[in-house]
Amino acid sequence: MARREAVTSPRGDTRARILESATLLFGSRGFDAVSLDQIASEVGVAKQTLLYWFASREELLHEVLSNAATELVVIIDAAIRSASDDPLERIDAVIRAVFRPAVRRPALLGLLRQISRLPVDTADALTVRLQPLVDRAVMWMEAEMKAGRLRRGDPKMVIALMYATVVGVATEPEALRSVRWTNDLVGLRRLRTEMTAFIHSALEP
Amino acid sequence: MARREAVTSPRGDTRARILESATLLFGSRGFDAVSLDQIASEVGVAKQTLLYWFASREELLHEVLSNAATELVVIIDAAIRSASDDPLERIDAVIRAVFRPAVRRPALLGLLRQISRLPVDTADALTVRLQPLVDRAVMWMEAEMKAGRLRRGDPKMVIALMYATVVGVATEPEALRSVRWTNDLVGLRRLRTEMTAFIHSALEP
DNA sequence: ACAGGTCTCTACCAAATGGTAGAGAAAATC
DNA sequence: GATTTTCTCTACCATTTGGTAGAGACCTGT
Repeated sequence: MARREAVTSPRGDTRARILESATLLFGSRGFDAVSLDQIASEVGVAKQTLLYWFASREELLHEVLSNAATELVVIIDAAIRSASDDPLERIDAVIRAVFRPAVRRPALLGLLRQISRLPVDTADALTVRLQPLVDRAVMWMEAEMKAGRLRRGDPKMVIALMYATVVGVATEPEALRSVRWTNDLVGLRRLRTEMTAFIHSALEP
Repeated sequence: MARREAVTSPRGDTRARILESATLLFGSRGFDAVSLDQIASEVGVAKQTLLYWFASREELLHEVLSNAATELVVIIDAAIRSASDDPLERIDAVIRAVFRPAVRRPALLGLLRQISRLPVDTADALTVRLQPLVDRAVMWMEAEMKAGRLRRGDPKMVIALMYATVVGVATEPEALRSVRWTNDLVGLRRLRTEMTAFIHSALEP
């Protein structure tokens, strides 16, 4: 019963739907907290359908991470290219670009924050893809520091600190509740404004 | 066999040992990733011994969080009291106080970063205990801003941003590896130095 | 010596987990 | 129209999970 009822999809996108749901669940609840059954029921499909599209849970995870990496790289790349040459403005652009999807799909950055808890080879799916971006950012920041357009310091550490600030604040709405923050339009704007000011101030020469 | 062999403990500290192991495992690998069996084997005791000391897995978790909250409050309170009146110095003291155990026992802050994924009532074990600390910090920062000793801004958001920066950087050694950071004495000193400079710069009037 | 509490164990259990085997419907190919 | 390929399903399975039942060792006070 209820077989093939109202297949919302015109077929062919099952794999994509599985990936999307898995990304959301893995990113928000954590890898170990999400079972194949949960993903399957969320997609509205049998567990075995997942295992048809992905050989194992681990492969599904791998694919999710790989997809997330691509998405992030695209977002950040576009932001860098579209920004002006002024270093602070460029940083602003990247932060805003990362922040926008982060708030609408917190799971995306949520995935990032779990690499420490993954088997090394699986985590590589993410790190290897993001590494070039990090390297470029470090070199760029080093040059800007030398030119006196940014506060001098260890560019690597500064990049890491900015990462921690943005990702931390974007993925921990619970912690923000402690300071009476609310996840609405007003709250978001205020958070973005303050975050930008904070990092500006931290980086100004 | 192997019964009662070399009980390292003089008896009576079983509960404490369970709590310590559970804190470490929950904080580093995540709640859902750690089973009672794993904790038991780590402590060197049968699973049922855990269930003698703690009625259920959930109660164990609750106790772990409650203990962690106490520890954090003590650490931070002491740091605040022992620091001078200069706001930047006081902030430095707190950061350093939080950072020291965070590096030696990353699990402690690791627990904090999981509240979003907990049933609300369980998470409260932590948030309720830390809330007064947060409130005091916000009020204090507001006063210092008004007095012009710190850069003006929304004190609540600034507190949240500092939290995200410190906790993020302290709990994500994996992410730091992307910038060739190494978890040794030299690396730690460099990280602390840069973190302090970053936050100083972000908060200076 | 013994009775009662404290503490840890072995032996189970029902439910949930990731995964296998293979049947059957639908569309594409011949 | 027949056959093959693509896709999703039902029916299982072994393992692991949190938890129960209850026995037995140890200490304590009398």
